[in-house]
Amino acid sequence: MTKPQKMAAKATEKAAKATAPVQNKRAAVLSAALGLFSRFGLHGTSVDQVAARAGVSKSNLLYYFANKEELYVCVLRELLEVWLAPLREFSAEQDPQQAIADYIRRKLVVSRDSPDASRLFCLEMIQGAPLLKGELAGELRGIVEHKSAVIQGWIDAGRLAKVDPEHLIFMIWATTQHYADFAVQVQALTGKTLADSAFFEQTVANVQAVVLKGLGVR
Amino acid sequence: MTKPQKMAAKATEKAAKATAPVQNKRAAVLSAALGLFSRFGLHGTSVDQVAARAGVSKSNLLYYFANKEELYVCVLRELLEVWLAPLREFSAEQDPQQAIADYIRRKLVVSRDSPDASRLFCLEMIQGAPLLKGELAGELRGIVEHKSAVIQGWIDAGRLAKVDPEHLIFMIWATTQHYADFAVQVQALTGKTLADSAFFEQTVANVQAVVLKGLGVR
DNA sequence: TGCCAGTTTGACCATATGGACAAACACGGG
DNA sequence: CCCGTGTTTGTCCATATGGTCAAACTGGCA
Repeated sequence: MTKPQKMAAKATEKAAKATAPVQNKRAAVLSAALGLFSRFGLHGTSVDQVAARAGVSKSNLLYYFANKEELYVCVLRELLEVWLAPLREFSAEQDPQQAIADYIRRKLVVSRDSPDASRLFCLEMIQGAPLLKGELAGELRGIVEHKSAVIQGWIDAGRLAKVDPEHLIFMIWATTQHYADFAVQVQALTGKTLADSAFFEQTVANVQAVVLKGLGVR
Repeated sequence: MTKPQKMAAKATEKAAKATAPVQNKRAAVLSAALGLFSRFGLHGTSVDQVAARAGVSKSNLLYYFANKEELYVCVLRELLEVWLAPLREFSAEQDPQQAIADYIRRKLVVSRDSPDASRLFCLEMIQGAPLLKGELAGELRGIVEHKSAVIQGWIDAGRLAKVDPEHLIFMIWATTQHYADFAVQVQALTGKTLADSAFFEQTVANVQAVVLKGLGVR
């Protein structure tokens, strides 16, 4: 039995075991796919394009990923981790103001360093997240509920103004991802990108300032 | 000479002159197209689907719109107006706090009533706005600069905290559109939609509260 | 009634693309 | 050296889809 069948059967355990070169190739394909999918979407990207960008033949690509959708799902899975990481680090032990300030910065770092991931995530949401709905209702929801409880605790303790924790989280997500998802617009209007370190710091400062002041008690 | 040529030649002057039934058909097609494009993108939507949803034959649709991309561009043009309207109303004569509060509400109304427009706009931005770049650098930029100046005036007059006006505008855009573009996520996490009027009001209140407090002068 | 611009339709075509497949290749262990 | 697992490639095909085209139809008007 050749490997394709195995992989097709269990795409999830993709990285289970494999030689280094094979892993590299998979990674190259996934990276190329992320870049293209995030700009043109699943339907706007052809397997040929991904293969060309990854430096492999289409046939070869289809040896590693049973079909285009499986590739897409694999990309989404990786992406979700990147997207979730900053939230996981959101700590209840910190000072509220500091925790939120750090979270904002971390999200903006992701927007700066992984804009493709942010954009593809956004694309998927817009389309109704057919492939991520499960994760949304499950894992993400759990984490959000947990972090919301932490925030609510801070509010009850009088350390933050009274705001709905979930709306606060949405607000932070929205404001930080905006600089990745709407980068073109930001650039058209300001001439700057997060890649510009001065602009990056200015952005961090502004978002932190408004949100923190907006949450400050009195 | 039949009409297709005229229209193909000057898609812009589309609505110039035409009988009522013709206009209705165009509108039906545009509406159907918005619904589909906003969910599946240009490439993820077939002309057949749009035609079916609009209740016309594909051939007939292609009589009104020379090709798929022209249809797409027409949809985008309409959309831009919807998207821009709230900003146009942003008034310098009002009290700063009131002006911003109103603007937030108006944007959230758009997110609630025209989520398709918001989503397609977002889709287009993500893809680099190949067809809107012109408008971005031109008209939108002009309006934003003007409104930014107004906000800066308020700040200089000590009526608002010191924030970069452009970042403030981005923040309002991001937070309000999030409820349209990420509606699936919002629903997965809260179980609510802006269509729920209680949730809508709660959202308006939360966003206004944080932003206004964040901008308040001490 | 008969003409004609404007409208509608169905048949048809060219192309792009996902993906199946079998043949060829690499290479480590026996 | 040779065999077999795992890998790579080129060829081929079915289908979907954007778009063309000529024929048919409609409704107002002379």
